[in-house]
Amino acid sequence: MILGMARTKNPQLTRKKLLEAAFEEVYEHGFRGAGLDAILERAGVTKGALYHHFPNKNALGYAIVDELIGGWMSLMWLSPLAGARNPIDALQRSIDAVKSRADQARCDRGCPLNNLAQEMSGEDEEFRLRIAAVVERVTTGIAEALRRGQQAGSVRSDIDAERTAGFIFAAVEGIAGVSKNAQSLELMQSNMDALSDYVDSLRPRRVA
Amino acid sequence: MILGMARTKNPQLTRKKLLEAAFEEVYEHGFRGAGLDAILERAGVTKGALYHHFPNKNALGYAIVDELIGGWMSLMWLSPLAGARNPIDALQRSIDAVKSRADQARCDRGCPLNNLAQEMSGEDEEFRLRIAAVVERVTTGIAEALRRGQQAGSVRSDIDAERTAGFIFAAVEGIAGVSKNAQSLELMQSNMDALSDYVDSLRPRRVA
Amino acid sequence: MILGMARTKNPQLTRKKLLEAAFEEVYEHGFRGAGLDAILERAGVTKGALYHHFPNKNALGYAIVDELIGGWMSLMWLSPLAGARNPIDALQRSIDAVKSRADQARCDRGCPLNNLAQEMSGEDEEFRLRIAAVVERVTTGIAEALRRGQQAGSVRSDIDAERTAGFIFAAVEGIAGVSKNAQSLELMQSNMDALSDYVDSLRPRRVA
Amino acid sequence: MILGMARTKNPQLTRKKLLEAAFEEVYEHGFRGAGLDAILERAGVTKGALYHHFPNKNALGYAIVDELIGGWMSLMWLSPLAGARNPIDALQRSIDAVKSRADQARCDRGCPLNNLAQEMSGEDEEFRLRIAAVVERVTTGIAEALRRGQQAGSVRSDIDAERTAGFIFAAVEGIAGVSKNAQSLELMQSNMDALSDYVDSLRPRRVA
DNA sequence: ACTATCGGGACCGCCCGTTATT
DNA sequence: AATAACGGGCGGTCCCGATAGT
Repeated sequence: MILGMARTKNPQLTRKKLLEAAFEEVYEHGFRGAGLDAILERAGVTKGALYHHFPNKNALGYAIVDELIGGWMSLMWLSPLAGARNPIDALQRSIDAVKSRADQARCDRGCPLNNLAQEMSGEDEEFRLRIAAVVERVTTGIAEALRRGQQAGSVRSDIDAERTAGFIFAAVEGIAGVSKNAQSLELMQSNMDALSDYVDSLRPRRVA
Repeated sequence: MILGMARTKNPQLTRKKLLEAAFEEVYEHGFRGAGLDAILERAGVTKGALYHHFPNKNALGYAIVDELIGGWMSLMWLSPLAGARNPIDALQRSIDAVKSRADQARCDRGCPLNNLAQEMSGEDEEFRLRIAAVVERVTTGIAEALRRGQQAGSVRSDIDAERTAGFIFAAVEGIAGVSKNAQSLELMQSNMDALSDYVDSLRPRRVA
Repeated sequence: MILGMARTKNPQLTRKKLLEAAFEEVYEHGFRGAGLDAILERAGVTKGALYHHFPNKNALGYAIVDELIGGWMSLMWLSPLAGARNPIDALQRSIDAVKSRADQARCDRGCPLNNLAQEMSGEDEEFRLRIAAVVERVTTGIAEALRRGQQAGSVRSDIDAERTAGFIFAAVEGIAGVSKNAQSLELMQSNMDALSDYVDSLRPRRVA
Repeated sequence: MILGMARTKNPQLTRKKLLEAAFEEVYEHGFRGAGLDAILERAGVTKGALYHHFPNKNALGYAIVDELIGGWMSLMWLSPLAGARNPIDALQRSIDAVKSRADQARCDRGCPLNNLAQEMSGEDEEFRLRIAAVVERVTTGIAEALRRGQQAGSVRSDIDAERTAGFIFAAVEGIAGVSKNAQSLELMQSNMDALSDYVDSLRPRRVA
């Protein structure tokens, strides 16, 4: 048998299954609503396995934020900005991606990061800090891109890059939240269009 | 006997105490994190009183949304718009009120409506609908005001009133969410300033 | 208005409604399964009314045994024996009455006395004694009738009247119990036929 | 390691302790009157163990019926009939065993099956069906034995085997019920004697 | 006599975590 | 590394009673 194939005992795979199962349960029912037994059943392992990889339930949640959600957020918002000449075009591509990839199910469950933030950041400092770190990374990345755009002349020079980046991120999370509550894909897209207009307004004014 | 006097039995007062105690606990720990015993101790009444006024814990939560939060949201966003000539000025007053009245404690706990929405709207349809009703009332109110402003010439005629109203509301909730997670009053105010700029951009362009 | 008519306040009527409502609930769900609120709703009164007429829930149960069930048992088994020449004929009429009057609903709920006896006599001495008093009255009545029959020559002289009376009563309750569990009207009637045969065997043997 | 040794963890033993403790509590206080905490204390285990072996309290009750009471009833009534030539002799042995083995405590608590039947069969269909299955098995066993006796000439041929078997069983349960209520060992024995007489009457008549 | 209101306890279900065992 | 078994606490519901008030 070829080395590295899935064997009956494969710690890394077990950990991965656990993490993904946990994410699904938490995404669906919230962190407190996610039962360990449900997670374990979904992952196809038992309690002992979990407690070998994670000290407790909270640690599972932290790992979700750090390893899964954090990565997705970077992929969604930072990667397009990385090698882009015009940050506004890149942001518009991200916005458009959110709009076009979203289906009803995803809309109804909202943004995983926002869900966790609202539910847990007031109750558990560790959660709050880790979520804040993800937010910080994304907003800082957007802000830096905007600043580079200002230097390159593709972004209005009269705006505050940090403030604007923070506002864009806040708007995205707010949109995800209200759309989730309304369970309306249309509302989400309408809101995203409004955000898109706002982002467009960051382009320098044409000279007459 | 004079109405409203504090007697040994005063059902209205008891109900009010229950509701407010429940709100505080829920605001602080989330709906699931709020224990009935903690609520009762805070309210200074016992299980029997609660069971008399509300059939179960969920009903308590519904009443919080309907009777407390719903009222506050109307007061915050709709009342200023009610008799206003210029809806944009009115919105700016609301935004400014949020900014200036917020203290660290309130910032750290976020928007009660948003908290409940993110935590419960995916788990309990009744919660979702009641929250959605509040959101609907506010956004509709803002949209109507914007439309009146368009007719009066105080709002740009090239914007979609509904979409814009929805976006403003989403942004407000998003701002509350990220500020809560960041526990940063400054971030909140910075974001509110950005929102204020956006709202200002809804005014008609001056003719050169 | 004519005296004695039902007025808004009529203690005796209230008590009666309470008692009958309680009986129905207890008959359907057992004594512990019968909720006071359900009884009150059925009776159309409130809790205070109950506690004016009865000191507590148990007292309500005692009254059910004494005033309702006790009376019915006498009516069912003692009245026919009262003026009867031949006690065996009278017993057969009672047996036949049970058979013919029973419908599926009554069969499924069993004998009210037996239900209460099995559920409560081990838990509450007062219940036990009151139920025992009813049983005693009925079995004594049957025994006396049998003895009179023996003197009159309509009942075999070689049987023990007390023992036989007790056995008949036990058999009746046992039949009610198994039929209730089986929810089978047919089983009940079949068993009653067997009992009828037994009772018939108490007649003196014909001389050849 | 030797099988069945008492180790620190012994699931089968734990389950057995749970079941027997539950039986005792239920036998003494009825199913509803039996508290889980009391059962756990008696069994010397905790909630976790119970929840591991049984999904809920009802399941515990079902297991009592299926595994404990059902077995005892078979042992009491069917085993003697199994290899018996004369079913009536076998039944008399069972009746005598009940009489002689019964002490005051057992008499006062009645028949576990009858107790559960009267308390629960109207409230929980699962209970009813499981109890009915036990009853069915016993009565069918008796009926078959009687029929075999009829073929062998040891039982009167003019009786209906099913009806008679059912009546005997009903009488036994009825006797247990009234004796429990009367808390009278004597009454029980007297009733059993009457039943014994009845069973004897099932023997074929001697030819003159 | 009767109502509305309130007090307060007990119970079952649920859940997270830990230990014995393989 | 992973399983099965078990420890033990907490929360919401339900319920019986008691009291203030009409």
